[in-house]
This record gives sequence, structure tokens and C-alpha cells, in this order.
Amino acid sequence: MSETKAPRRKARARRAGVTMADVAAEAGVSMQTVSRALREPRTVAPETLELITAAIRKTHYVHNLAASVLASSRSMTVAAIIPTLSTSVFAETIQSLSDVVVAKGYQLFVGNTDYRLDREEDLIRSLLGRRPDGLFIVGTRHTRGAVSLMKRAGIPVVEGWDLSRRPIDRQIGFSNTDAMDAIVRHLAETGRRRLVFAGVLRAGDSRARMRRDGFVAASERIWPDETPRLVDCSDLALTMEDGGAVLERVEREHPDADAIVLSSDITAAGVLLAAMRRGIAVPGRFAITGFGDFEFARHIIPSLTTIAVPTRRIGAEAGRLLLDLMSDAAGTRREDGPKTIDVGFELIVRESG
Amino acid sequence: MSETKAPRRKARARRAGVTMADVAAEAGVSMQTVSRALREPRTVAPETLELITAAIRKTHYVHNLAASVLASSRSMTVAAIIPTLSTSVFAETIQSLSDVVVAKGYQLFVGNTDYRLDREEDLIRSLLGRRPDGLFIVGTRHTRGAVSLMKRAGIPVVEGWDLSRRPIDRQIGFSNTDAMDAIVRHLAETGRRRLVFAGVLRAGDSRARMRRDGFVAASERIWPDETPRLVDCSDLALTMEDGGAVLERVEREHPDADAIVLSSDITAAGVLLAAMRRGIAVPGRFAITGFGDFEFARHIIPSLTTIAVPTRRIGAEAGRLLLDLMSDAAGTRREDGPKTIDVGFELIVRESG
DNA sequence: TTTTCTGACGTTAACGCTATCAGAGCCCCA
DNA sequence: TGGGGCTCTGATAGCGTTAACGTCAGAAAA
Repeated sequence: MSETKAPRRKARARRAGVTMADVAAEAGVSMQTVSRALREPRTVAPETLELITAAIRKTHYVHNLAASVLASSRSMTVAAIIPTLSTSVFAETIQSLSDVVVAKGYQLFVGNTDYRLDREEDLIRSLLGRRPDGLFIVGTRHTRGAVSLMKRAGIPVVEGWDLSRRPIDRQIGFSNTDAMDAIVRHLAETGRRRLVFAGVLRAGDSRARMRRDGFVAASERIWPDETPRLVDCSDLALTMEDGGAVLERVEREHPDADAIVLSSDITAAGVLLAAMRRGIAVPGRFAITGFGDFEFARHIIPSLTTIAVPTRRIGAEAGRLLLDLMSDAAGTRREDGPKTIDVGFELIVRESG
Repeated sequence: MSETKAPRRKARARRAGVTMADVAAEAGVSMQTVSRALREPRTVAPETLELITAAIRKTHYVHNLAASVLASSRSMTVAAIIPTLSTSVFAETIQSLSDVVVAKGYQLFVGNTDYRLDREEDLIRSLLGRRPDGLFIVGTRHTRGAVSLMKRAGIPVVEGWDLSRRPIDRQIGFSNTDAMDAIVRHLAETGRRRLVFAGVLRAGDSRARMRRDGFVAASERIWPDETPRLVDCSDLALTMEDGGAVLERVEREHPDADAIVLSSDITAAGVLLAAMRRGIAVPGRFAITGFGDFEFARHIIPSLTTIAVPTRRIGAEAGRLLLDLMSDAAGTRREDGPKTIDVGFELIVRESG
């Protein structure tokens, strides 16, 4: 046993250890052929493919995608950034996005900002570190650094939910302002005069703020002589529970109100149910409107007037858009196709107002 | 300009292009120092760190984690497998898991099976391809191949939500059977005699099936002479909408029923609200019970008797467990600590029964 | 028969980073 | 004053895969 002939032992700690080389040896082919069998099975002969498949089974090989990413500079990965998964609308958007891209072999990285703009930039940076082939992000308001990161990443970026004047790349969403305008108009048309906006506005939730702004703009247009009634609920949580507190504030600050406009179905349901519990007639005493058309909105008693938002469609369309853009060879990014897709919204008039 | 001295141009197409070498050159240090600055900032001198930070800013460098994974065989990634993100409970579990592991620098890969066991194995394989450092998976029922994959992966695996006799590695959850037993006992103690189980059972949802089994077992124990009343709702969707259909079936098939037991708050709320709409007294005519203690359960009128499940705690504990296990040097996996964490459940008695 | 083409596979050289070891400079204490 | 231990930095050798190109046999075309 000569020293020189001893197999070089790796000093480095190894994790599991079956590599493509092992599979290749087992199947009696080169690594490249194994690689081809994995990525383009049609380019290897059927018998060879069989050999390789058997070898993979026997060795329990699992393709190391990290190495694959490095060598091919394609990660087959899409990154998605949302405020939180806890809100069902975003979870649904992500689910739809996932359905679409997973069908084409992509995997999904999700990151959530918890509505904190300052976290977003770090999150984007660390997600981009994985070299995703595409990026989906909820919202169109970002820090300068975040925008710069996304623009320089060299991958398609789709912003969702909001619409802004200058999207980074593509955007898909609807106008929160217009939606609130539709609500206010509807209330005015059904005889309401003293509307109160009492939406819970979380710091960092620019969509909710746009709804408030939409409320103010519409109110000022319809009732130019009045100051729009706003109740500050920024200290409250976006829960049904806090709907009771919202109701109390409205009654205290605007005892003459005849409609309560919320920025989410959650709060709206909370207000509505609190009102029912306390024997306040809805829509007799107040009209109540929500936002989002959550599942319970049509079922609670009285059912909730609200804005239906195509959450799933946003995710699905974003996925399709990304697939489309990712399929183009890098550098050959087609600049055709609309920059903006407006998926619209729908005013759903129900019993509550 | 001699031919031999010309810099070797890469024939290969390059994506973006700023590498650590560029940063190192800009900062006038070696790549290794840049690497250290990124992963262990405390081990480089403050002035050097400053130089490197400036160089990173100037070059707009984004750390390539794919290469990092390959070189270090740590991906700083956790994979999570759930049935679907569309159900808020799983979204919440994932959110909590994410909160815990992201705080320690990990990123989350999510994959969903859509309640299809056959997809699970492929999903696991492709997620393992990313070489995650840990894996969280909802459920304890898996195919043989899936189990084999997870066992061979050489990483900590936490199964969540269910409890099984033989976990793959660690498990955290509660007994669905016991929870249903608690509901049946409660109904019996409050004078109900003719309970009907009408839960919507999706194929692949073993948890819902366990609840039905729990119902059957408890009923047979309490009323040994009777056949447990089951209404088949396997063709219905798990939506509030279909609660109306559930109610009709119960009334048709078991007109003498005095309690309707559901396997989800969603259906329960649907049944309850359909009953209210039709003027059927709850809990006068029927008691109605749900499962999950969703947000609306305590707010709808009448409020819903249900089982509270610590969704968030499951995610958070799973995250902590994974962090714990991942921090141990590979190979040095400690085998101490409990294999099973039972997070329990709570029967919440409200107005509906 | 020679040439061209095609399909199937192999060889080589990266991809961009980090583990490891080694070395340089510095301070401290016997 | 000479080590012994620090702290900080650099050179080297991979990590496991794939792109690009090369080879080679056999079919098709000339």
C-alpha cells in the first residue's frame, strides 16, 4: 500500500454525499449524460435514460440544485415578497402565483415585510442572493434602494395590487382610490349624507392609505362644503375584535353619522357584528361597507357591501407574466406587452348598505 | 499586444456580473476577506469592513448565495410543505415559522401539495434539491418514498399538526381524535342526544378524517347501542357557501338531529348562518360545532362553539425546534429532547352549542 | 465511394464562493 | 528577550454542476 496511491480523502466535512458522479459511475455513463437525463430527458437514448434512472433510484441521488444554479445561472426559482401571509388575500395571491409557476417547474421563495418598508430592502437583497429568475412584489411604494436593487437585478419584476405611474417593470393591480370612489358614490346615491371613514391604517400599508385618500377625494367632490369625516384608528389592530372599538369611536366622534366606511372587510365585519350585538340597526342606523369581499362577507347577517378584488387573478396573471418574461433569453427581454395590467374591482352591494 | 497575454474572455454568457472578486479588487483586499465581512463581520477589522462596505455599495454587489451554498454546504434555508396556503390556518403556521427562522437569517421555501399525497414526494424531492438545512411538513401520513427521502436527507425534519406513533424525526401537534372526543362529550353533557357528523372531508386531508374517526369512537362509547350518524359531504367544498347544502342534507337524512358536528369552522359558520337565514334556531333546534377557532368564530351571531388550535404556536415551535437542531454541527445531531411536542387544543364553548 | 449531417455521448473548463491552513504583525508575561 | 498566544488577512483547493465544444458512429445525400 503505497502512500501515493491512497485515494485522496477529503478533509472537508461532507454532508450527505451522493453526487452526480456516483450516479454516472453506477450507470456507466458520463456526468454530462446524467445531467442531460435530468434536464432534457429527450436528448438521451431511451436505454441510457433507463440505466440512469435505475442508478438514481439505487443511489438515492437527489439533484443538487445549488450547484446547478451556479453552473447554469438559472435557478428555476421565483421570489415573492408580500406584507404578510397572515392576511388571507395575500396568501391567496401567493397560492395562485405558486400554482402557475410550479406547473412550469419553478419553485417559490417567499419573504414577508410585515408592512415595514425598511425591512423590504434587506429582504429583497437577501432574496436576490438566491438569484431568482423572477420577482413578484406586493405594492408599488418602495425605498430608493429597493428600487435600485430590483432594477439592477436583471430579472423580470412584477409589482402587484397597486398601480403606480412609474412601475419598475410590469405591474398588475387595480386602483384603490377608484374603488373607494365607487363606494362613496354608491352610498351617496342611496341617500347617505354623513359618511365616516374609520379604516384601520397600519403604518406601511399604502393600499389602505390610498383608500382613505380615495374616500376624502370622493367626499370633497360630492359634498364640497363639508370636511370629510375621518376617525383615527391607527392605534387599533386590523381584527374583528377591534371593530367594537371602531364603532364606539364613530359614535362618540360623529354621533350623526349614517354610514361607516372601512378599509377592510375584517374591521367592517367587526363593526357590523358589534352593532348587531348592541342592537344598532344596520343598515337602518348606519350603512357599513368593507373592502376585499372576504368569504364571510356574503354570509354574515346582514351581508356586507364591499369591493371584490381579484386576489387570485393578480397572483395567476403575475405568474403568467413572469413565465413569459423569464422564458425570453436573458438580454433578449422583449419590451412589448403592456407595462400595466388593470384587473379592476367590483362594487358588491349587499344588505349592509 | 501578444496573443498569449490577452485576458481570457469568457465565452459563456454571463448574467449580471458583479462578483466578490470585483468587490475585493475595489476594496483592495482578498476575496476571502470580503467573504468574511459578509458572513462574520466581527472577524474583520473595522476599517477593512468599512472599505468593503463601501466597495459593495459602489459596485452594487449582491452576495451570490447559490455559490455560497455550494462552497459551504449550508443553504441557510428552511423548506416548508403544506397542503395549501389558501387555508388561513396553514398560512398562519407558515407565517409564524417564517418569523422565527428569518430572525436567525434563514429563508423559507414553501411548497404546497394541494392535499395530494402523490404530489408530496415530488415536491419533497425538488425542495431537497435546494439543500435546505431543515424541513417542516404538515401531516404525518406520507408515502414510503417520501419518508425515505426525508430520512436520507440528513437534515432535521419536523412534522406538524398531527401526531403519529412513529414520527420521522420530530413532530409537533395535537390529537385530532381527542379534540373531537371533547366536543362529543361536551354535547352529551349539555343534553344533546342525536349528534350528526357532517364534516367536509377532502381526499388527502387525513386530519379531517381523524376528526370523523374521533366522532365515531366517542359516539360509540357514549351511546353504545346506536350507530353514529354520518352525513357524506365528500362532494362538497370546504366553503361557507356549501354550508347551506350541508344543512339540507342533515335535515333530510336525520330530521331528528339535535346537534351538527363539523370538521371546520368554515363549514360550521356556513351551516349556522344558513340556519339563521332560514329561521332555524341555533342552539335551540340544533347545536352546531366547528373546528379551528377562526377569527370569525367568536364574532358571528350566535358565536360558534369550537376547538381552538394553536396554529401559530405550531409554526413557532417548529421553527425553534429546527433552529435548535440545525445549529448542531451536522453529524453531531443530538438525540435528546422529546420526539413529540403535544401543543394540545382547547374546547371553546360559545353560544352555538 | 466520398461527403455531409445528425444524434448520442464525453471532455474540459468554468460558475462564484468558502474551508482550511498558513503567515504576518502585535501584545503580554515570564 | 523570547516565545506563546492573540487578531487579522491571504493563497489554495475545492464544492457539484452545466455550457461549450469535441468526438464518433452510422444514416443520408451526392
